[in-house]
Amino acid sequence: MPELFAALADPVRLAIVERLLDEGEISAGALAEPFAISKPAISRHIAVLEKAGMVERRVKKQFRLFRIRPQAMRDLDQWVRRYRHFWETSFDRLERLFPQSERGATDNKGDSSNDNSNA
Amino acid sequence: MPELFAALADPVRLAIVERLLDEGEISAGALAEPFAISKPAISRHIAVLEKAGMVERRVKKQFRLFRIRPQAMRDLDQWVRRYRHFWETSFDRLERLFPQSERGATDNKGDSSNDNSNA
DNA sequence: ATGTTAATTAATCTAATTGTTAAATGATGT
DNA sequence: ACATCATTTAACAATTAGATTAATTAACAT
Repeated sequence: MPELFAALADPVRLAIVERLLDEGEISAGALAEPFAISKPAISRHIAVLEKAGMVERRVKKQFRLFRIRPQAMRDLDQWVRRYRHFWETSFDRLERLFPQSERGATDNKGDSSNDNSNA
Repeated sequence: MPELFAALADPVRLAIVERLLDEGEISAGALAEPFAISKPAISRHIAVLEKAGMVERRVKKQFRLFRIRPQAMRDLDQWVRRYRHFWETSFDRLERLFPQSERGATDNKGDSSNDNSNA
C-alpha cells in the first residue's frame, strides 16, 4: 500500500492517473504533452506508476498505451472503506472516546486540551 | 491531494495512521514505541502527517496526543469515489474494451486491433 | 529552584527522487 | 536495408526525504 500511495504522491503522476481515469487509454507521448517537463521524465513517472501496480501498458503499433489497473483503485477504495466507521458516524469517534468531561479535567495547570494553536 | 498521498506513502507513517484509526488518540512516545527508529525520526514523521492535514494534536499534561482528522479520511474517500464508476462496473471497463486475447502479450508486434482508445 | 520525563529542533549524513540531455532501442513503412 | 517516429535507458546534477546523535524546549513534581 505505501508504494501505491507513493505513486499518487507526485502532482505530475496524479494528473496522469486522473487523466487516464477520465479518458481511458493514452499513449506515452500524449500523456507527456500537457506537461512542461521532458519526455524521459514522463517516461519514468509512468514507470513508477507501473511498478506500483497503478497502471499497465500494452503495445499498439509503435505506441505504448497506458491504462489504469482497476484493481489498484479497488485496493485504495478498500483501504479507505476499512476505516469507514471513522468518519461516517454522526460525530467523531474520538469525541466519544475522549469526551468533554475528560478534556478540561485534571486540575488544568498545563492542560491546554483544546489548544489547537496551529490550526 | 498529492501531499495527503505523500503522507501515507511511508510505511512508518502509514502504520502510525492505521494505529490512530484503530485505537484513537495516542501520545508521541507511545506511537514511537513499536518502531526500531529513533524518537526524533517519529517526531518528524508525525510532523509530516500534521502538515498534510492527516492528523491533529492536542496537549495534555506533558504529553502530545495525536488523532486522525476525519476530514482527511473524507477527502481520500471522495477522491476514490469520484472515479468509482471505473471499478464498480460488473466487469472492468477496460476488460471490455481490450479483452484477454489482446492483453499483455509482449511480442505484440504490429497489433492493429480495434482502436477503442476512447470510450 | 532543580530534577525528571516528554517531545522537538539543530546539525549532519546518506540514500532516493526528479529532472536534464544524449544515445539506444523498438516498431513501422518504403 | 534504411529512414523515421515513439519511447526508454544511461549518465549525471540538484533537490528532497529519512535517519542519527546531541542539545533544547515544555510540563510537571518535589
